[in-house]
Amino acid sequence: MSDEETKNSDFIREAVAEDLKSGRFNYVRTRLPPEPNGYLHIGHVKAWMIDYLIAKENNGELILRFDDTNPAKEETEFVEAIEDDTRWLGVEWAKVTFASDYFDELYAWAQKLILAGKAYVDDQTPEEVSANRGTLTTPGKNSPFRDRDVEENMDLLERMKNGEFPDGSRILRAKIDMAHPNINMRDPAMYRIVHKPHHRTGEQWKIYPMYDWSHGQNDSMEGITHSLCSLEYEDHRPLYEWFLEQLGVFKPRQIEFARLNINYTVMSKRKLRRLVEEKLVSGWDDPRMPTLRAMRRRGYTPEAIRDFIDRVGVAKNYSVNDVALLESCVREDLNKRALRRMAVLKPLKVIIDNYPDAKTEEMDAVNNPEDPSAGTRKIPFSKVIYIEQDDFREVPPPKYYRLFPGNEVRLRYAYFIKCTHVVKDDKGEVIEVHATYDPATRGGDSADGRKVKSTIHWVSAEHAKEAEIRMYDRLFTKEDPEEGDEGFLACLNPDSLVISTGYVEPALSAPKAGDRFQFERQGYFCADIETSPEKPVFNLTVNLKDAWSKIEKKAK
RNA sequence: UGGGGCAUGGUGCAACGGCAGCACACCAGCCUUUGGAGCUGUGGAUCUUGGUUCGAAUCCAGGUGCCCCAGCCA
Repeated sequence: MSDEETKNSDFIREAVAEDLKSGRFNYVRTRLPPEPNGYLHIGHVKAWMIDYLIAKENNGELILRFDDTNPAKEETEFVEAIEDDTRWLGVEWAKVTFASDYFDELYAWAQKLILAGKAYVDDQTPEEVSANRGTLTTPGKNSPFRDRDVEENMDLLERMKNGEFPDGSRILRAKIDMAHPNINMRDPAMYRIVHKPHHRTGEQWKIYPMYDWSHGQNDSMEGITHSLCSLEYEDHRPLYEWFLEQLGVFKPRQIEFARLNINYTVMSKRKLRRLVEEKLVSGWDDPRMPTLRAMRRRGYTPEAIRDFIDRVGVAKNYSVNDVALLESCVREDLNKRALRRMAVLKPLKVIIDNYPDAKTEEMDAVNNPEDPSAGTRKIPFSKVIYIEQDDFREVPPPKYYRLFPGNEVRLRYAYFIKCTHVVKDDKGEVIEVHATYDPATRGGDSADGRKVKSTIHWVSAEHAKEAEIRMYDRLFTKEDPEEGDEGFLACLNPDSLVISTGYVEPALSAPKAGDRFQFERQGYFCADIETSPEKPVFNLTVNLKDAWSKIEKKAK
């Protein structure tokens, strides 16, 4: 683990340290509790890193325990994907377990509670249970079945388990207090009847435990010391502790923290699923999604994501983080490691009139100015090149010092060129820029010490390769897509994906999927999984900071 | 009108009775063969009212605001 990730403390780390000091625990074991019903997203990573690093910092271990208590929603395919994403992040676990591994033991614990008079089978309908729960401000009413004797409860539970009753006809409930001010304590359900095959236990069980009945007990069985979860479980903690106390078993400590939110995106599984199902994105790995699979495909590195999580901190405050911080983390990481390449995304043809027609030169270019060990490469140069449309203006606005008629600029690693005139089409659009070059500036340095104010990138038309460029932007136009009553789909960004065809230098002609580059002056790009030798496909990971666009915006 | 939790620059996180700091963002400048990177600098915050104290972001009391809870979801 890197030092940067451990130097900061927070209230959870302090609590863990106290527990060790006081002797409440003499080791640390945490757990990741994903429900295998969806893909991991960046929100999960916060929990993942907290649990992983706290265990690691204390020479403890992390258990990856799938919370598979609801056969109606869970599938094996997600187990695989979650393990894969977790591994990609660099989070290591001591072992993988499943809540379903403990179904037998948990059942025995339930019987123990019945025997102790602390649980009962309730025959009320779901509607009755709900109606008798009371409201936030009024107490609930005891179920008419609440005082059944132990033998009957034992018998009924057994028969529930054996599948003798239909779904919804009965539940096992903890016997606590129907008037409790904390609604979670009003005789919460422990088991419900579900006649559905389970991805691991098959047809064996007809009853499945609720989260509250399963989670804490599993924590205890596994010897978890710190059960770290999000704020919404805060008012479940009394119940978590109640079960453990009644059972008289090992008692882990639950600590809650605020979950991760990021602006301009949504994080709930339900909403992400809708984006996928309504085909608003291409899938769970659409590079615009906040899922790990998508971010991977887009070119994010695990290091950048972990750095982001580290900088976001851990607290109990409800907070929304700025996506700009995430982007900053990726840039910082990629700046150090991405090879520089030249690619023209919106091509404009430039003809260098005084350059020999058939000549080709090989120019030396450095691969990464931040890393000399990355070496250099050769780039072919010839009479006809493409430059970026944005790098030419027939009429330059103030402070614009790229190419315009009469102006001289440097072609990176090549020559100074000066624009002489343009050729337009019928509609008056500039389709060709003509220029002359200065042979004395080969490599990009002038012999006479004259300066140019701008350096632009280019590719040789004859040597360039066509590539598909997928430019991504935030998925939503509003900082908080859920705000307002129109729903999050109302503020989808219509320009979140813009596909174009550009030209790339030869060194970019056959990338492997996942290869990351900086396209100079533009951004970081990653070869997509759909890339092919015939047509390379690149995803924009994140753009470079763009000082010119700010100047331009201010001028308006 | 119940219970639980949270309030510090634009955003996020620190400061644990003793000069309110860091990162991102923002702004200005330097530098630059990427208008990138890097470097330097500026501005800007303790929800409110009282109390305790030599001294309060921190402790106490009241108020206000926001979030979560009435699934046989997790």
